[in-house]
Amino acid sequence: MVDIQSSELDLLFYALSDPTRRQILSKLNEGVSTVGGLAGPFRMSLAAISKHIKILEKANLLHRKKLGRIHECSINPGALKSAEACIQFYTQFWNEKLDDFAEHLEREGKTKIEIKNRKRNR
Amino acid sequence: MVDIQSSELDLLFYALSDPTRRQILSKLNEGVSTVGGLAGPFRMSLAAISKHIKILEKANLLHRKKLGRIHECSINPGALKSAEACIQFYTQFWNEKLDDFAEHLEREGKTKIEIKNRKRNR
DNA sequence: TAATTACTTAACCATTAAGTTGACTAATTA
DNA sequence: TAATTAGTCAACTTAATGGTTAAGTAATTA
Repeated sequence: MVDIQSSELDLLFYALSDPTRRQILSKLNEGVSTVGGLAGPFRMSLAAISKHIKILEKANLLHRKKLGRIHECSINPGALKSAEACIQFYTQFWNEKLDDFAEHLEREGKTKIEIKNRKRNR
Repeated sequence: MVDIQSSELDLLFYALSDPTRRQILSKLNEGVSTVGGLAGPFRMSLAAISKHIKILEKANLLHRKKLGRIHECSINPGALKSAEACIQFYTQFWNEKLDDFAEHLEREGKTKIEIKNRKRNR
């Protein structure tokens, strides 16, 4: 089960709640980049991007490797697994509810229903 | 593909970034509840919980049904799908990278590797 | 009708966030 | 060595967050 209290999740979801930071992650999905490289497309200052990167780093979503004066940033998807698990905890429960409801209807002798657009990998 | 700029995601991830709000969602996973019922286990004021509920509602994670003076709250997992998709956009890309790397090693005639703890449902 | 219950809203406070600019450090290049 | 480059850090402003209490509203109960 997911630890609902985890402050790791606080940092994670908080980091993901900003569009600039999601854009940075998106860019890192295309490959590694430097701080300046990541700052490129944005109109805000380098210092601002530097702060965003630190937040992503703290959330364990980004890894930094110092090569001389250049900081090579890469995405670190490990932390995303926690977020995914947390979200799936809620959606999975909902899927179970739907299954229960379908079973209930069946027991009641009502029309058999088919629920679409939903994973059934229990 | 996921819209990285979406302000819907801002609201969603922001709503999920607070432990109190995640606890409320967790409780709603066990069934519907009133505002007062949700506030019960917390030491903070009802007004504070009321605010949290409004944030969850705005993020489309919670649905409210007014029955007289009672507000019946239920979890609305639809919005979670967006968050899940967004996260899977990143993790999936990472999985592809690993696959590419594995293929690269194979092409190079190196030892065949097996990557564990990872979904391979491409 | 009066009191209570279930909530929301408003006003407030302390803390944090996101951005700025300017000064700083350390690595590289001329 | 001097200048430039890559990035951080500190100080500051403005706005938003998360909590409080007190007052207000509408539904229910006595």
